[in-house]
Amino acid sequence: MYKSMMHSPELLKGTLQTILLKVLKDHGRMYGYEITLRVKELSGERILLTEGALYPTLHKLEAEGMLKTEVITIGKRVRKYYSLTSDGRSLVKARVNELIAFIKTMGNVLQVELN
Amino acid sequence: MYKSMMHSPELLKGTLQTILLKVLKDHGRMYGYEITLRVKELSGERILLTEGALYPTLHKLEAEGMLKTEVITIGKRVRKYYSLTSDGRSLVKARVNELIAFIKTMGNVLQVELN
DNA sequence: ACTTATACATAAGTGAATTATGCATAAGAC
DNA sequence: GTCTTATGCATAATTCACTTATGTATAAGT
Repeated sequence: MYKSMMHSPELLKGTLQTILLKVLKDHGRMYGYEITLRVKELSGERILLTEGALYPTLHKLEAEGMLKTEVITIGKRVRKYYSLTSDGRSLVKARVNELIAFIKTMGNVLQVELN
Repeated sequence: MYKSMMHSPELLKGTLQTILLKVLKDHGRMYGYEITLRVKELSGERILLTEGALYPTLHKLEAEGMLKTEVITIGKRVRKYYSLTSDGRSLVKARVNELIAFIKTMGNVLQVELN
């Protein structure tokens, strides 16, 4: 999932779908490579998505009806744009809330302040 | 790792060592079953550790010199108490800081407030 | 010309977890 | 007094999201 990172790869497990969905919600229609660049930027170079995790996850979300695609040809190059479906928009909210709840629970268990 | 939980099991991946180490730091000498109860309480029943994840992880941390053990017999029952070594105390700090950094990065990527 | 960036895709392997199983004593319910 | 639940440890088999590796191809920079 992560080529290299400041963060332990284990910690990031389970967050990929949430990241993809939320970034697509915030930035609208995007293609895979563009998503990796955006996440890299937003994370301060700390999260570098690998294609091996990215593309299968996008395909899976599409197969589940959470994302829809549109293929664009630029010269001879192909780009596959992804955007949220209405089911996808519901899923983003659920996933983000779930992650926030998880983080709060971790704060309680570890007795740390998170701000 | 988790028998059942409010939180998606995927999210919890990679947090088990951090949880065990921090709970041992905060509460001192504890045995396995006691740790599951404490974590259950601290998490508001949201994190229910399974033995299948708990014991192998404790054994691994002990093998790495992060924990030391003491076996106590109560009647005919055996308890194995774990406590941090000095290496273990260093590790807790590193792990907790790592998790806090990770959470902050997630906050940036997902554009959410965490408090 | 050579290297890096852009852009997609999939197969093989890893490793931390889940699930299942096993053993055994103590306490509580009824 | 037996049956269920709680206490307490341990390990083997399996799962699955990821990493790593590989493949293909065009465009841009040096």
